[in-house]
Amino acid sequence: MANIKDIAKAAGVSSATVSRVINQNGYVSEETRKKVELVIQQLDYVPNLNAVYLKKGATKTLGIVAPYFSDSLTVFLRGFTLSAQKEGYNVTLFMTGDDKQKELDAFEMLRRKQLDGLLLLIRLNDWKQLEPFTKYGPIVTWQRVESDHIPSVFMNHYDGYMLGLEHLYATGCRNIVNLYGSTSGLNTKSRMKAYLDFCEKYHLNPNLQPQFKGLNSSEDGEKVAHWWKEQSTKPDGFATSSDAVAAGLITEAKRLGVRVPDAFSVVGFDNIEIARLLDITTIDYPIEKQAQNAFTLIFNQLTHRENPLIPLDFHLIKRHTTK
Amino acid sequence: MANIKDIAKAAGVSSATVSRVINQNGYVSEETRKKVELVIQQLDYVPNLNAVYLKKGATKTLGIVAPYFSDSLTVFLRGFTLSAQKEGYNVTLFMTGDDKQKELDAFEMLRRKQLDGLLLLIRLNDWKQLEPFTKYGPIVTWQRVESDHIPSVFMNHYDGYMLGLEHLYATGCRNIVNLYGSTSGLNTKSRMKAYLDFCEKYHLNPNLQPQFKGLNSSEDGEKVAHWWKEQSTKPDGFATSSDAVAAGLITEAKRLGVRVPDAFSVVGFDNIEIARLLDITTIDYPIEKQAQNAFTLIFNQLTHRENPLIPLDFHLIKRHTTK
DNA sequence: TTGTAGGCGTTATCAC
DNA sequence: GTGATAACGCCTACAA
Repeated sequence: MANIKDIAKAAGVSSATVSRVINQNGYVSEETRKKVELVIQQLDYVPNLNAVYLKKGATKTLGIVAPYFSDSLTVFLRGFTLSAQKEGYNVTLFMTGDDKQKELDAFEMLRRKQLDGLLLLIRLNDWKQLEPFTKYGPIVTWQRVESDHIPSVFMNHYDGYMLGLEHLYATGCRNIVNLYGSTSGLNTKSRMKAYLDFCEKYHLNPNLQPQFKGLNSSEDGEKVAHWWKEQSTKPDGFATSSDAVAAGLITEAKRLGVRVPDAFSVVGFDNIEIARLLDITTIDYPIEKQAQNAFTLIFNQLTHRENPLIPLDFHLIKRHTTK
Repeated sequence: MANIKDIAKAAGVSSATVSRVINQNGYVSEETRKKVELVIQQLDYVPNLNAVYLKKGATKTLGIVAPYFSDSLTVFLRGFTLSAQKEGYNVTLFMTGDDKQKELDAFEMLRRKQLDGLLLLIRLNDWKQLEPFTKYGPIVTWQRVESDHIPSVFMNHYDGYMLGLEHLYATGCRNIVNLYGSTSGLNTKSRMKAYLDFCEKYHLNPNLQPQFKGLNSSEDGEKVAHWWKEQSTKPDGFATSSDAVAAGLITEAKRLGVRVPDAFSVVGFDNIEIARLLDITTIDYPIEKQAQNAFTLIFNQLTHRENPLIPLDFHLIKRHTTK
């Protein structure tokens, strides 16, 4: 593989001149430029990026870290990658499984100058472990974080969830069951708070029904359909934390001969493809915009700009799983 | 940021010794090792990977290239990334949209030593454009390729599609419509060949129904439901090229009050989550295993091994959209 | 067991 | 306009 010196030699100039030609800065006479470009063509030369990166101290590469990739994470991933590529950044994926060490490895890459910035979608380690890495480059999170040092594109799920609860109430539900997701983040806490406030507002008893937590997949939703069938005093509405759970609940109910929304109403969350397909009433959650904002936050830090963020709002998508 | 010389100075040794400690090769006395490790701790030192890569001429990073990320591509992405990470490789994502130049950019990264190998999921450029890059590192494709130089984890869709057709026939369908996907690759050609052979075998007229090509999304499937409703002599079976299309067809049919499989049968393809959720009879397509094989092919080339590949087979998953 | 020094391939600061 | 040359930070013969 030819290097810059080979080009210089073959063109009868110094490597400094070749570098100027490549990077199009500094003065080069038209004549020598032509000559150098010709040689570059002939020798099929291309600069070694590792050398460039070493010299420049940056790689134009961002990392994106998550334990797995669900539907909504994929949407985020897509939006972020597209934004990044638009500005000339590549994106490296770190799938951490449930391995905390893998997450730390990704952060190490930032420290080791392999990554210019990092997007953390779902966190595994404590913030105390991760926070020290902020000094090596911009880090942005999706989930909310108790620290002021780390910017986040987090949206308070309290508002979105409340939208769903209000809709259930408005359509006649008085005996609502919540299907919460993972309890490790703050979203479930926000949702529980929303539910309590909701109950207080309408003088409902919040302890009428058991708590369901940690539901994530459509399989989880399917189990709930069976649970519902066994109850003597049946709930008339389900508020969920994801469209996948809602989808599982609805499809399994159908298999059991239970009609939605006649028997009960369901509100999903996220507004992903499956919700549209199954006509699930859900809460639209502008993940794509969050992803763009996430990139903007990193980009601004990296380039000392102040590009504006896109404003974010939840809103209800009324479909056919509520009355 | 401390570098190796700072460590050397602080520990009162040479940078060569520090390097030996870091890489655990060469002889270092227990005493100096301890001393050096202590200093590394104290100065919070970690080697700059760009320098390491420059020196070593490899980055332990693989690229994965695709225009977009659909459900099945995401499955592939996941499998590949997990396999790669298991062997210490990172994976960089190149989302090319429909921009041929972006695809070439990714291949350039291979040439520029930023990538040790490349997985190409869906191709945009002609092979003639891409083939020259094989000399810069291992390249593996998902789609079949007319060239012998490029290994592929391609599976001949003829077999899988035939499985679906045979099943439709066995369950009584005699008037089958094919919902083919993109015509740019070879898969659709294989499927069309399968259909012709199928018709010949059972003495069916292959031109009884119009051709549907280029269907990919659930929206496309939905449109077919409307088409079906308008026909006077209605087909009794649909063979599709993706679960998404099948899902759209089925859900829209339901909205139109058409019962599946009473009115017609549907066979999906891929066996992704949505097929399970909607009880779609489909063809299982071991994408995850293909992804693992893809990594193995690259890994073998990179390390001159001969790790075995996982054998791949299609099989029919009978659910409730066929009789 | 340790140190010296050259080289990996660029970029950028000086001179000229 | 162009050319030396010193970094960037690390690894690794080869010496000692």
